[in-house]
Amino acid sequence: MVEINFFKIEKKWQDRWSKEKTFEVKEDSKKKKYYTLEMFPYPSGEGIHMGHTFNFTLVDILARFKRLSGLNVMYPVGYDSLGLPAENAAIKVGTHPKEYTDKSIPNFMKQQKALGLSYDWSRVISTADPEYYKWDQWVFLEMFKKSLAYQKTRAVNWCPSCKTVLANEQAQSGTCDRCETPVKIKHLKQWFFKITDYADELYENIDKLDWPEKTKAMQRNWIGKSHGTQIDFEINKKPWPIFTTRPDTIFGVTFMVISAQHEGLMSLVTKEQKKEVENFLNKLGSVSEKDLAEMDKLGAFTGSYAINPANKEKVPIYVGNFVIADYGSGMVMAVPAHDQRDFEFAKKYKIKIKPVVLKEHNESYSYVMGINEKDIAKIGIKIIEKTEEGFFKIKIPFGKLEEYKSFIRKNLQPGFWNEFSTPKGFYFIFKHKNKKLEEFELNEKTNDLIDNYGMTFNNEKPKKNPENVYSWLAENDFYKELLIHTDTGTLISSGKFNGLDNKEAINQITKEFGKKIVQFKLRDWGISRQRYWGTPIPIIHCEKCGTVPVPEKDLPVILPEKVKFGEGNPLETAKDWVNVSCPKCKGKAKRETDTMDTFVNSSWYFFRYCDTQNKKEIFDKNKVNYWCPIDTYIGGAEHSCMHLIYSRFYTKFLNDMGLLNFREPIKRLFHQGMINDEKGQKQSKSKGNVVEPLKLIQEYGSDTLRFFITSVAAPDKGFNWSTKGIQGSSKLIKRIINYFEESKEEKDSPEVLNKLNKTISNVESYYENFQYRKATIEIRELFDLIEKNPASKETKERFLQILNPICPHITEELWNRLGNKNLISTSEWPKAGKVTDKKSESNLDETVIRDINYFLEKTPTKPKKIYLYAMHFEIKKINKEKISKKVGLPIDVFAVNDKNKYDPQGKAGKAKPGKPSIFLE
RNA sequence: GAGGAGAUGCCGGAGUGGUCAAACGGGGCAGACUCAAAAUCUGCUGGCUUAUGCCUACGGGGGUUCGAAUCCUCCUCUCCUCACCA
Repeated sequence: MVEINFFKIEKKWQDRWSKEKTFEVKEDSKKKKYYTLEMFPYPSGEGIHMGHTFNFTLVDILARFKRLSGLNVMYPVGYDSLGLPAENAAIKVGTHPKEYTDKSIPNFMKQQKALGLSYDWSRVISTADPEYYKWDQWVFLEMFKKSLAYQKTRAVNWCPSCKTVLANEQAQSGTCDRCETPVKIKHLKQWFFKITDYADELYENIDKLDWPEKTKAMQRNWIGKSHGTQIDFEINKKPWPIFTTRPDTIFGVTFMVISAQHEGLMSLVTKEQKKEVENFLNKLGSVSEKDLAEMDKLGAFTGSYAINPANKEKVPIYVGNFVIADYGSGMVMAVPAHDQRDFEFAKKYKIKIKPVVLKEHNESYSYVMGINEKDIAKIGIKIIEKTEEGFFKIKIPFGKLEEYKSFIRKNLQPGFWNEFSTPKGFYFIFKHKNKKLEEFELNEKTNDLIDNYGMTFNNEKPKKNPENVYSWLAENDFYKELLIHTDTGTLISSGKFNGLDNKEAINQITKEFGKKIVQFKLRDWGISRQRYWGTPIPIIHCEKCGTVPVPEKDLPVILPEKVKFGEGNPLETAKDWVNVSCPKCKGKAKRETDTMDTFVNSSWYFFRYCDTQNKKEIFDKNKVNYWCPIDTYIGGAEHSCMHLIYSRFYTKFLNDMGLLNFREPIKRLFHQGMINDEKGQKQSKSKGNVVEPLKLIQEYGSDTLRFFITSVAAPDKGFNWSTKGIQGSSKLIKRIINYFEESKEEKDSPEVLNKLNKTISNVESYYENFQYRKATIEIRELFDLIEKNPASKETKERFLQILNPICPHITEELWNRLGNKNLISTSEWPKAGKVTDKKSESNLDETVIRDINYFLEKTPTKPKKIYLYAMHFEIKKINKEKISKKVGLPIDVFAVNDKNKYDPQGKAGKAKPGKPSIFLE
């Protein structure tokens, strides 16, 4: 076998593609376009890792396949170079982020080229380029004009020692990740984009996207549209709107909870309660936000009350840590009987619990004393158990309610009562000492029950409230399940709504006390970062004129290079840059020193790819409308929410500006899987488990790496890296090259032709649908066949074309060696010919005759008759007479699913397609 | 708590009603070549056994069907994402 110099071959073709601008494209109205790209990478100094390799290769295969299929394919590349990682990395190494980025990008490019990616290199963009972020600033100003960019105060993580605002990921443990000082919460004025204006469209359009269900579900969850009711509660004589999805439980409200972060909180706190509330708030400050979900419900009484509009009851208002300030109105009506959180809170602070929904149930349980077991068995009621106190626990099916009632009337001992649930409430039967009976539904006569019969609950006579009876009932496990729950059911203790199904009650109570509204979880997008390495926000703060936008002609506002790192916001140290004159009044003014979130940069970069050199406008409308929307976009699932929602938001905004003729940027989305180490752990430098693609390319060649990575990992599932198998791929690639060196040109064997055609059509759909792994398998099978059977030059060429998307270099080389002057990369994908199915042509009769003869040899006594059982779809193919003649015995043929067949030994079940079963009698 | 994806042989993973003891790869075993090794090639890789056979087997139970890895149903487990959203 010849030694192969992969490096030389790869370099040769990479140079040729570059020289001939093979992958550079222009708009062409006559050609169908295809726009595909991966989420552009953040260019780290460490170069590309396996995850990148996997991601890039997946997209490259698609791009190359689409190109072969005759489409005008744009596959661009760029760098998401602004951002915190670059800033941190630079500070760590002691260089400037710009310098760091300027070094990292060429390194990335070099490695990407080594992989043989078919990028249109004329369209490279970098978000750190002022010519790029100029348009970030421009869009910001456009939003500012339309009040979609605005300022408001928001809490941030603040490290008192570094005097720096920390990103959430820098403050995860509740301490600063650099100096471990506990993080404080600080309120700062910050910039926001009003994405909530688009919340409904963002939500509703999800259905129309050809995206993974999972991603769509995540976006739905993130945007969180929920339908509910708004009801005004009166607080200090003023209405306070409350959002709820369970207005049916309004009679069960026993307290209110306002968010600890709510702006209006202190106005509700009375003098007497101030200390307690402040204590509570101080406790909260030290807890990091991350454990919110596991945290105990905590709170304090504010001293104020709210009036429940349904029953005019006065309920206490608490402040609580589990209520979100900017969802709804920041206060909730708490119904401890029918909400888990409210229940926990009520238990902790000993607030009363009032059940108002009786869960649906099919039977009741009761406890009775002093009855005769046989008597009760006569009416078909079972005794489940006997309690220590001498009660019988019995089960009463609702069908037997009436019989049970009359039984109790007869058998109840004077001075005792019996209670049980009915489908719509509870029923009580009480027998006076004088044997007089009293019976009633609990809802109606509870007070009578208490007053007239002297019933006591835990030796304590309750106040005249139905819910106290319910509380007492709820001490019984069975009744508790009916009363304390979050399920559907029938209303009780709810005035005129009693007996209503709770779904119906939602409608009626909404109509009576409130109105239907829609709430979103989605918040406005806070874009301010108190960081250096980001897009400067083009705003000037003037002492006189206030907030003044930078005039468009002054864009871009370029990030100053001379700044000090280490304390506070570096931009504030660039005094020359900060101090400017006001564009309006020319008076003293200062620049905004916040920079933009990097998600701003990545929200529209795919549009800029269409027109990277444009100095006059963000992009040429016509160019973008030709290429976009993106046909297939590939990237990590971690961007399911933020990046992809922000991009959708930008698209809608730019469409509203009249710059686009579509409202969704991405037609098809695909998430590649993760490449982890052998143990399934994430690869990271600190763990020392990083596999460097470049080394593998040097050792095996990039085609081998590309083939290996696609054959070993399903694109969407990823793979726990092991280099073991790469030898297998290497072998195959070498075998292929070797074969092309040595094989002769012959006439195709039928098997080869058949397999070729099958492979062409299968692989076509595999490439289309990201089933690359299957493609490598089928390619392998085809090659195995070609290697061992005569094949023509044309077949060999087709084989190379099929393989080309995965292994572009060697296929280019072998294509050339076969005498082709053109590039395989721009050749035309082969058309699949006819495929013949060998199996369907095999002769059933022959098989049957052979099988029968075999049996006849084995059987000592000669049978009288033969029964054949064949698949129902094969019956017609069997020639009964022919077989009968050959074997010399009469034959009956049955379909295997024939109900009337003669089959005493159940042989029919043994039949298989192509192989009828036989019974000899 | 909400949502999503899964469970197949030693391993990774195809397979979605019959041609399935289950593709393809990895690993393992045996053999060929070689003084030997690597590379390469060939065969085997559930059990009984060598039969056109039987048994066991696609997470577990139950069902539909002449026939189930595949369809239905219940259960168990695993992974991922979001999460006090009223």
